[in-house]
Amino acid sequence: MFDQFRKYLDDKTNLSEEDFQLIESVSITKKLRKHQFLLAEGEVCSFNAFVCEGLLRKYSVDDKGIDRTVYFATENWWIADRKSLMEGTPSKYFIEAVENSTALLISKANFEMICERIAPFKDMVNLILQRSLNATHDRINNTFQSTAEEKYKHFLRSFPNLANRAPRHMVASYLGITPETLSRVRKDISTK
Amino acid sequence: MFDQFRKYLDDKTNLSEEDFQLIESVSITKKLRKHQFLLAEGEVCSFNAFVCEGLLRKYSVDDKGIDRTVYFATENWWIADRKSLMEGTPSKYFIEAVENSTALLISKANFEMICERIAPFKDMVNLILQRSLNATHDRINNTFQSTAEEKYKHFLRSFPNLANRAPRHMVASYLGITPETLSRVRKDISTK
DNA sequence: AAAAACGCTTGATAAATATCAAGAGGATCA
DNA sequence: TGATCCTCTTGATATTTATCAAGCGTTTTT
Repeated sequence: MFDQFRKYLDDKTNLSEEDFQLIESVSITKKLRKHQFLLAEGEVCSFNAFVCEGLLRKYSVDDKGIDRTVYFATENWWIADRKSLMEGTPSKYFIEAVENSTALLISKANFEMICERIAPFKDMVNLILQRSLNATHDRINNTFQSTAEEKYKHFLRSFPNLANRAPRHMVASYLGITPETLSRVRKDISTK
Repeated sequence: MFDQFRKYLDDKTNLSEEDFQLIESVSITKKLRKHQFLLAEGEVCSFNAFVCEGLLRKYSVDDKGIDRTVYFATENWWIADRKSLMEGTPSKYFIEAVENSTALLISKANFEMICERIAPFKDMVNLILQRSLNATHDRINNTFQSTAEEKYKHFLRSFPNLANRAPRHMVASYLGITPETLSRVRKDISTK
């Protein structure tokens, strides 16, 4: 399972054999069955997770009991509740396996230790943060004042492989529209 | 003008006198009149800007010529087009002074140099990045599937001092609603 | 000081989306 | 295998929001 992570790291940065061994020594393999939670609301998030296979999603539940999907993570993506992790506060989010999945978990303390000891790793992490911020701004920019159809098209462009893996109602909640509206949008697009 | 930045840095991190002098030596004071652009669409963003006083906003213009405000920055906030800065690509955004403002500009090369030479500065930058990402996720979480009224209330909570400084149409475009709807929402709220 | 431009509000109407309700097809489970 | 649960779709209606249009102060310009 670590092989995949190693390949990822090899691609993104330049580490020594020693570095890899250190990272492997603190990476915990976690298998998740569909519907299983990696994090539940109210818990303090204590890890960063790297997704090796499968699909996870992060969502909150509002006053009316409605899901709000904030994020999807597939192979080679990171997932965590950074705010809870940074501040040690209870999370407002659930992180749930949408498919049977495998992730590598690195605890907060170990993650910081690695960043401290392996400068290129730290740089990589910060680069990912920047990219993530850019992507999030892009998402806001492309969906805030758009119609349901435009939002969905942008989603398809951004995550072409996700549209068929994630259930519609999750995609709908990611886009901030109802499943019914998404269904109609899909119909409209297909009949053009 | 650098005093304010110095105070900010003193608050956020721990720098030596030498560090301050290095940072000051690469900080360029820029005065902006209301409506003046700090960055225009199509230009490559070449700096990070720290706002000393005034109010700036970052926005794009869509196909139909409609503004999409992505970000406001007041005193002690940073602003730039990170994507353009990182990748050296033409920006899709305008950065404009909403009020007469003063900012400190640090060029890309100098910013990287500072990060390289002053480790605590680099750490501070990365912490800000993380916070920024958290805030952006929070924004998505609180406005994507909300009504106009909920969006505006969340805005008031997040930026209590901005609601009266920024023109309504900019706030509206930040929230992804029309100025008319914002006007009605404000009326509804005030008559309760 | 008058004219023009701008920002905001309000009203009437149109369009988009949500809500409520029902049903069809597949997967899952006993 | 049949029953149940999920997921998705579709229809009818209600609600929200956008659009179009007009008017009123304020600020800016000349």
